[in-house]
Amino acid sequence: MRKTKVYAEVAAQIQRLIADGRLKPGDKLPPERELAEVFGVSRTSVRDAIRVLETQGLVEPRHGEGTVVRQIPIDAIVTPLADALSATKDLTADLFDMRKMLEPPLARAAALRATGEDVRAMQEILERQARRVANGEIAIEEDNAFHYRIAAAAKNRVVLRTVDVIMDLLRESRVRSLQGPGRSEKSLAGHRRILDAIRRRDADGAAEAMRAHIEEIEMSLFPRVHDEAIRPWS
Amino acid sequence: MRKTKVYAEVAAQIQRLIADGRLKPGDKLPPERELAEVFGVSRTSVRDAIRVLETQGLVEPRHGEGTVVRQIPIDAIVTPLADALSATKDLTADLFDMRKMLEPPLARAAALRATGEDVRAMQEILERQARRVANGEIAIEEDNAFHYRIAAAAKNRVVLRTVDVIMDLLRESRVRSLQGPGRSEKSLAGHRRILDAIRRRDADGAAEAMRAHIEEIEMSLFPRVHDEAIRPWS
DNA sequence: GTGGCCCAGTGGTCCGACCACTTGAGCCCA
DNA sequence: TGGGCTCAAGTGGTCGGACCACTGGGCCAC
Repeated sequence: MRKTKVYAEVAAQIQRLIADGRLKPGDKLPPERELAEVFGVSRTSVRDAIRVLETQGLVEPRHGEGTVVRQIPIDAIVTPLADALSATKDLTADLFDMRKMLEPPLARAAALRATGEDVRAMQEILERQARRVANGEIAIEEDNAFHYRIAAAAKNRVVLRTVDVIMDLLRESRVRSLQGPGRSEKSLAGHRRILDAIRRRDADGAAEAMRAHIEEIEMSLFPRVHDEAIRPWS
Repeated sequence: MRKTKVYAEVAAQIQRLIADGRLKPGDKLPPERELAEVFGVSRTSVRDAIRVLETQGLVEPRHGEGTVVRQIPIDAIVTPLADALSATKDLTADLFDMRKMLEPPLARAAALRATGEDVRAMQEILERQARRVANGEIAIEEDNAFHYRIAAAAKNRVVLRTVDVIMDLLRESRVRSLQGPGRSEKSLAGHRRILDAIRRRDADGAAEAMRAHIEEIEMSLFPRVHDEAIRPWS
């Protein structure tokens, strides 16, 4: 039975103060030296605790000012997630499947919730993609931006961030899926079908177009998948 | 333009060693005192760097042994995500929607992939749930265990962990959904329909039973939702 | 051959010192 | 009186040393 480390306990207590709403975004923590007194530990342990909270994205130490409670912790947490998962090379299939679970319903939600500005932005992304594809480029940034914009149009913050992380983690496979004759053109065509459905507010059509688009990617990446018929998201 | 902190640079370099495969899961980092020499910094800065990496889940310091590169980073990373999300109080609806995106396809996958042992385990959970419901309890643990077992039967590690986090974050609302006359009985009935479909290997039936089950929960939590007709996951 | 003790090496914690940065107050000059 | 500059106080960042708690291996005694 392992004893809880001092710094872990201090970090947990500060985290509770944040979770309880007693420390709000923008609030300044007491100085390290004062926290050391309050908790009855050394400044080293307080620093360790702050490093934990900083890495979690809950606080931001500012040199000369103090340590501030962070405004929006989701972004800062998901970055370490991406870093850690990129150190693990064998999760591509799992991540791809998760993408298949999330993106069709996201397209459906986007069809229902997208603003005019969302639709215009998507259109501009596809025009940019078309120009670059015509120049023989794979236009991965536009591919990324289009999927991200759909997720944003669905107006679900947690899923948006999750999809963002997954897309980044799958970057290598996504680049691969766009390489080869006609693949970028197919991607652009798939994107256009999705945008058309969203523009028409056709939720089912958008979900189906997204599902087909992702399946097309899958066939280029994992050519034997359809033979096996064990992919239940289809 | 802010200078990079020493500990951040040290953490980044160690992280690169892990991402490059030069440090593998199970490998031991050099001792803190040696790392301090190698990097030409103080041991304090090395400790700070290790705290960052530890919080990211990339390494695990073991007192008396050394600091080991972690085997499977998913768990350690998803935990900080849960912590950060629990510090943010207004994401219940988003998380619930994400649950609705993930769980029907998970039930579908479970219908195709569940082993005999999975099915037996689900059956035992439901029997336990039935006994407790008959005693007037809400049986939240069995509710949790059943959903978890379905996610596990789908054989996708990333999604399993993600669902685990989401269910924990939604614990309060899930307790609420089981409180009140007949709600635990309805939950049990819903679970039985899902298990029946899984047992028959009926993927569509399992997904539909799960969707209906979650919708029932939704109606008990957010009674006006169906009036609004803006929930696109249905 | 087994168990216990000791030692070396590790991380964990404490302490003090000093450095780099930020902010606010006070003073001086126009 | 207002603006600019300087200095001091307070903050986080880094360093170094000391000591404590834990782990594992080796050696010795029974």
